[in-house]
Amino acid sequence: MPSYGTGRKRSVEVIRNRASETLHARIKKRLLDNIVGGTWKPGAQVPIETELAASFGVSRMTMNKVLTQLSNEGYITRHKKRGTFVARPRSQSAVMEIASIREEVAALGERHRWSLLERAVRPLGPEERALLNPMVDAAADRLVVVRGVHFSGEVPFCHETRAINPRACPAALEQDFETVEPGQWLLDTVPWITAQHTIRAINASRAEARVLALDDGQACLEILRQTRTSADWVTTARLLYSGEAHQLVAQFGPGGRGNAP
Amino acid sequence: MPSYGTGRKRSVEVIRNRASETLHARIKKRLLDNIVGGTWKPGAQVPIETELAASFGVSRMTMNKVLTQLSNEGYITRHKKRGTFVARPRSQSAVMEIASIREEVAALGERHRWSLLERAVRPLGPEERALLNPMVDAAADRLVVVRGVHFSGEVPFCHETRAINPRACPAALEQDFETVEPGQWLLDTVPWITAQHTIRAINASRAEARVLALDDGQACLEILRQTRTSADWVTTARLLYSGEAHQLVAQFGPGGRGNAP
DNA sequence: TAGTGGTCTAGACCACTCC
DNA sequence: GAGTGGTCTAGACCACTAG
Repeated sequence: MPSYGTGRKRSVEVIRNRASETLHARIKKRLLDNIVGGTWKPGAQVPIETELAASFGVSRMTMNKVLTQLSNEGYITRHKKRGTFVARPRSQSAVMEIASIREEVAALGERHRWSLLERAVRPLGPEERALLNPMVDAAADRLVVVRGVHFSGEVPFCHETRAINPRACPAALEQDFETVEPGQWLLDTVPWITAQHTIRAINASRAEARVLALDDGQACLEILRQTRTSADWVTTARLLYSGEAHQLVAQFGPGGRGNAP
Repeated sequence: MPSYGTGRKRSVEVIRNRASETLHARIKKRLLDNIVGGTWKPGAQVPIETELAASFGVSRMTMNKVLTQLSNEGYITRHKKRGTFVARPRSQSAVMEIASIREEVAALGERHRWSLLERAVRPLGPEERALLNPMVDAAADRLVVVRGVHFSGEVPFCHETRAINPRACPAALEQDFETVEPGQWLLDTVPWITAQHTIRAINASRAEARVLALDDGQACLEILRQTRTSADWVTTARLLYSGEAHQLVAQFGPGGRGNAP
């Protein structure tokens, strides 16, 4: 049990036990539980540095290290004099600009429209399972399945096929997705998700070409987005972007983290 | 001019002047100059923490903060007892697995082969300029232009078109690229580059389809990789991956930096 | 065993911004 | 004006590993 300097005696929180993990790592996990678990809602104020330090029985420098890390990773925002707040999750990432389809279309000056094709609670069919290739346990027979098309102005440009895990997001069972786009709705409803993207180029099938008003065999960008919280998978979506009109931009530095110098 | 605690008097380095930027930010820049500028070669040992701290006239904690940041960003690696070393640049990123084509093919158990189609020192033609859409100043009339095909076993799978800036990399003028793949060679020769990727799906033109042994109009993944050091652009490459065989994987967390929780 | 990085503390000053 | 985060210091102990 490490105890540095003139370590405090008063046991304020049981955080100094079980060694083999650094103090700030353990404290960070505790705070992350509050943030990701939803105990601290997005926008809520976090106790001030000195208070947190006291409550965990650590020095302010140590607490500052934890909070600085959380801030760098985007979980909280900090302002002098005002305090520390739980961040509002942003739509994916500045590194990979594909983000919310709504924002993407708005940036082009066009009006975005979502058109629902199907909304059901059922297991996946065999083709859908092949498309989504999800971490979905094969036994999952109650999924919220959503299909629809995104329009930019009057032009269809993205066909979406999505499965939502009702265990991770029960609210999806009561949402009809008639007018709300499932991607944005999920971002607002289930914060703190992590997404993995797989990107391919494929030729549009006849059915897909019809939906997107393309010629048969036109090249499309297929993005498979698998989304999870730290605990469970939330949703798997296949976004098929029409033709050469859409592109992805990603920037990377030397490290392996995606940070530019 | 900030001077905290019992600040030292002995002027060891002129680093404590010009305020309005934090101490460790200025020190970090100095070290980065050495690393990126090539004064400290990849693999070389960096002075130990206490030495650096003394030479800049700062406390060890402050120096540690700088070194920890550089380590997190991938510029250096640190080992207890052994010391701190300038990192060897890795092939792009663990976030975005496309990396060196050589490694990619090797991972599939196939033999990689590079076949040169053209190597010249000349300005870009109009089509090439359209393809590469580079930050290349239009006036650049002495570029190293390389075209070739990557094979996996006996199957061609990637057509590469590349321009290299001889100002940023004079060694390219003396390299014939007959047997060495330009991407890997550049990584080994010009360390500490940053790359921006743009990804699209396009239909292969007739000429491209012939090179890649595809049918006309087959969907291909086009990756435009623009690479630069902090000072200048180094190379622009267009990699055309054949068909549905290749895909990209990228993972993102909430923050906007590309870090998973 | 000793060198090196990793972590922690208590105390201090500074700068920003809301009141 | 005063609360809050941002930064810096000097000193200390610990853990890992090369020799």
